[in-house]
Amino acid sequence: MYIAVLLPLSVPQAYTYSVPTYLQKDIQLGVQVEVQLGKRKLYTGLVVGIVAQAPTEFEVKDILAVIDPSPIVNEKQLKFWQWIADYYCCTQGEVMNAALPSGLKLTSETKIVLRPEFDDDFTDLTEQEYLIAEALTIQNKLTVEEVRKIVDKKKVDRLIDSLISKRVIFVEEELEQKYKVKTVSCVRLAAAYQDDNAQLKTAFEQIGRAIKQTEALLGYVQLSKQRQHITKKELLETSKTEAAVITALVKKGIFEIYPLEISRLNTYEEAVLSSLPLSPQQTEALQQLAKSFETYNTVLLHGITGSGKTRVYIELIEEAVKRGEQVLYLLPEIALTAQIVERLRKVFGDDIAVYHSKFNNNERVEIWQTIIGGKPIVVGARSSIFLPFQRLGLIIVDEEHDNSFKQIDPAPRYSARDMAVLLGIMHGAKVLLGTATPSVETYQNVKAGRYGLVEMTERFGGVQLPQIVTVDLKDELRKKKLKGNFSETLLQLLREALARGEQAILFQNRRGYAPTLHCQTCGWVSQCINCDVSMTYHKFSNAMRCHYCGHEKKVPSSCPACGQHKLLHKGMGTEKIEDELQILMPDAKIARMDWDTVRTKNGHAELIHRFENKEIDILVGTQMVTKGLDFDNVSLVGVLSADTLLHFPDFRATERAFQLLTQVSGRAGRKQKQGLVILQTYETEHPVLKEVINNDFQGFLERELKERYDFQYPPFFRLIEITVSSEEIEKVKYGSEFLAKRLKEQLGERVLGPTEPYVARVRNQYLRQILIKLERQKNVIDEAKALLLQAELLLHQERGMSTVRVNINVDPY
DNA sequence: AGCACGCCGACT
DNA sequence: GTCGGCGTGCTC
Repeated sequence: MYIAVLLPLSVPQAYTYSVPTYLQKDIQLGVQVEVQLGKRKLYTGLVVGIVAQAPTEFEVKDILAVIDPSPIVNEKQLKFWQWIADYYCCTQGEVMNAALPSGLKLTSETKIVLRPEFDDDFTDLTEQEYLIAEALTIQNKLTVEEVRKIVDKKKVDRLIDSLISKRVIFVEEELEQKYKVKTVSCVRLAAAYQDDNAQLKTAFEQIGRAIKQTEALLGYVQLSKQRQHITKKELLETSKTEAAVITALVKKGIFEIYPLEISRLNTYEEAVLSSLPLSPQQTEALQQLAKSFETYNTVLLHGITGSGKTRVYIELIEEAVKRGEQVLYLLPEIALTAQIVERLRKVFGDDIAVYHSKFNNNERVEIWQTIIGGKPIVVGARSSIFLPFQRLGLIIVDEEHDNSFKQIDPAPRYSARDMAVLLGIMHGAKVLLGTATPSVETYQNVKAGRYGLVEMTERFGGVQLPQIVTVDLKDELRKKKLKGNFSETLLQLLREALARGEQAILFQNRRGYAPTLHCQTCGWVSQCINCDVSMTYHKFSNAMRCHYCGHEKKVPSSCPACGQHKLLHKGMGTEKIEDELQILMPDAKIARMDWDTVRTKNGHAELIHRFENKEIDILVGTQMVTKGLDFDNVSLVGVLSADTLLHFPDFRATERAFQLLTQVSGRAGRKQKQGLVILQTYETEHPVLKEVINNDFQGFLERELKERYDFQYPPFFRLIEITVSSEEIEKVKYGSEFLAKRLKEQLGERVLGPTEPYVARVRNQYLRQILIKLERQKNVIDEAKALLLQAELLLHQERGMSTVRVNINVDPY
């Protein structure tokens, strides 16, 4: 029997292994097996096919073991992975890597061990060999990494080989069990006392006058009436004794301690609430959705901010669960949307599993298993599309427009929103894309008749949309009314809002204090040593930090170039806004929400709680404040500079600006009262600002679509972006030109570049980009992809080019 | 992705 | 001559 085994590597295909007879009964698609690859390395891979006959071109190895005879991946998933690999030009192994929680992808680690018969005779060892042998007498196993550290060398294979041949050490290869079952210590009566009360009585007699022990036993008897398993902790609490007492009882042979396997997943203990009644608009939307789903597999729910889309989702989820279907609810960056998860938990309690990158390996493995077990609802970030669903009936993609659904690095560079649509088709599940600001490509799919459309145009409870006003910074500057980055208008309104006991949100799309530090005398600018960008000044940590590679250095006190002390901060980030505002409004309670303040596990949730409890008056933040926040008491939203959003060097800049500004505006005035939004700008006449102010989505869309059409951009054309990178600039130049030339031979004008990207060097790698614009025809696209992969192959065969990296990004949204 | 092999320059 | 670094190609 021969099987195709998929390994979590970026090799182009699955490998063929043979199955010894005694393991054959356990083999089926999706089963995890242990195999050897190369000389010694062990991996766990997945059975993805049964091979009809023995291959002849290469030797075949036996699989070593079947990890678990029940599959951890189903056939639909394997098809899904294959499709993603083809579409995004990556290997199935790379998809597998993204799909499986790392606790399910095991690789072995080589360990070196001292031979037991080695008799401490160090005489014919070299100095380095001696160091290793000595280390092994102290620690009995060493990893290769540890060996490297001890001798401080990059390559230690020859050293290890030599030690093996001198019969000092041998190597050991073992699969590391990454996933560990969590257990708690439980207490029960030893076998001799378990059966009846008479036995229990002898137990008490045996204890005699030891009061503490009697109490412990009594506590046990009491607890055992309530539950099957009694943890040591519970027993200590109820009987108010110490661990030593229990240990004594174990020694007497009355108690025994045993481990009980438990789940790491939190159970929801609060009462499950029934949901609020539906508004007429929500009822109407549900009816329309049901109707639309009769015709379309995918439907866009375009509901303005505050229209109550979540309540509609809840209704749909309930219906699907009642039908016995599984539901996937996708959210962008789930860690930032704790509010929604909390709300869903209140309705569905433990029927929900939450899945995202903040969970550790063990937790993710357990969630994976609960989905196989049929858990009805999953709320998760983009990687949850890979969970082992059996009978998916509904997929909701909330905040459909959000670009964090697209994974950029590493491969697979997939869009979870687009793949959710595909997943829906594969399962025969309905897909709902919900948002207040639909992406241009999704709306075009509606217009082209591929998706259905349902709209919600009123806010829940009759609340009005906020009034949006621009403040002309040019004008304020001329009249000298500008205080730092604050216009007098905005300051005045902030004061008034706070005086009324209301809260405000300020949006500035840049973190840190100032994006550059430069010398007034010689023009020197703080540059990152690894990247072609200026380093951002962070006042809070008093350091310069590169936002591309994370490199940090101290803030120079004088100019490193000319020695003068006239260093100036240029530009503004959230820290500076917070700082300036605190000076302008000393009594206000101000907090900041950006990556630097929500880094810790619960940082975000804590900040939200403080804001909810009105411990904060003004929240200053980056894009984060535009996402899923829902506060009743916010009456004012301020955008410090709308201009930076509008002038991004990207064809999606205006779309993103429209979405961000509309979303952040939506945070204002959600109950009783109309909110107010202030947009500070130097360009009051910019069409996008007008469209945001007038809530004119259709106007924005028409203008944007025309531009996209004229300049051959999505959704009318498909893009493939190729990034060539290397530490050596000559190789990058040669490589990118080689690829572009080959592509142009076949695709002509559709190939643009190579060009230097906006940041031309990141993490010491020089970058060049090639862009391919393709008509939306399957054969054209497939041909281009095949050509591209061919060209990449040819490039890597060229002398010196094998180390040049080529990243392919299909649909680089 | 890891690992071995072999080429090549540097140093004994 | 030998050691160590690095590019190249293979892994069922």
